[in-house]
Amino acid sequence: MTARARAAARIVELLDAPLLRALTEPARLEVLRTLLVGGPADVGAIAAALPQHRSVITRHLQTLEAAGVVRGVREGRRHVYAIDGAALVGGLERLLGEVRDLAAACCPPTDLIPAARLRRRD
Amino acid sequence: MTARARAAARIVELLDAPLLRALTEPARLEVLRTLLVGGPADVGAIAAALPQHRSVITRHLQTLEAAGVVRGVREGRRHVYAIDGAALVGGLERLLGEVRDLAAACCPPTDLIPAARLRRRD
DNA sequence: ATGATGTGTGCATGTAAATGCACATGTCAA
DNA sequence: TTGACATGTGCATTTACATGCACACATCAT
Repeated sequence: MTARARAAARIVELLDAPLLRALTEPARLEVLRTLLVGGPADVGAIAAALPQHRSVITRHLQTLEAAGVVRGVREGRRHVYAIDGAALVGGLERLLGEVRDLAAACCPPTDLIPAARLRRRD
Repeated sequence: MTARARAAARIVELLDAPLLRALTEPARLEVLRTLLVGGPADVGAIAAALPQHRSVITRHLQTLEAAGVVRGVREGRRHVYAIDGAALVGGLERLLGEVRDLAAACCPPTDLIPAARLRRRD
């Protein structure tokens, strides 16, 4: 029971990670797509391909970097960002692995509804 | 090149799926946690365990059901929801699998920065 | 029939995040 | 030095979404 609650809390903690939050934003996904298609690029080049302002692209890149999806390097006066493909796939793999184990240990794989045993508020 | 653009668009399309968007919301994760700990329950029971209003819980459960994470069944006048653990893990696995394949085919696994070949806006 | 209970929806409000502008900082070329 | 260029940050605005209330609808009991 307590073990079950701890497993559930751990799952929620995993899903609340900055990785998923960074990926669930249309503009940030467009930034990611731009980097996927064109390869490493600086802030100005990415902003030139997207409707948002340069400062907005800067902040999105910071968010993506904090999530470990991209990696930025100062190159003179430019800031060149590149996708960290291994970190992206690796992060998702680690997330999935733990969620899978915890889900198996937490909720019985048979999640069929008994049609009885309903809980009510006290 | 065009194949690369298509692969990138596919990745973005996958990440923009309602599954991740449904999971990146603290209140919805609490709903999920409540179901994980207590098992199948109706809207009133879930709402009794959380600070939000019943109508809010209703909408969150609709979102989670649309994402395929939970499954709801009318049981008389109650609406009983249960976690679809297989769908949750399976959804994440399919997502990861496609992202991994596409990332391998799209961006060369060597994502090192050439320190040259910078793109500029025209 | 009546009333009580459980749920979902319309609508207005609150809130957190994205957006854009202006300015400051740092870098390269003269 | 000066000026042009690239980036990042403070601040106000916009926007998307969560939240809560009121009401309507359905179901069960009497």
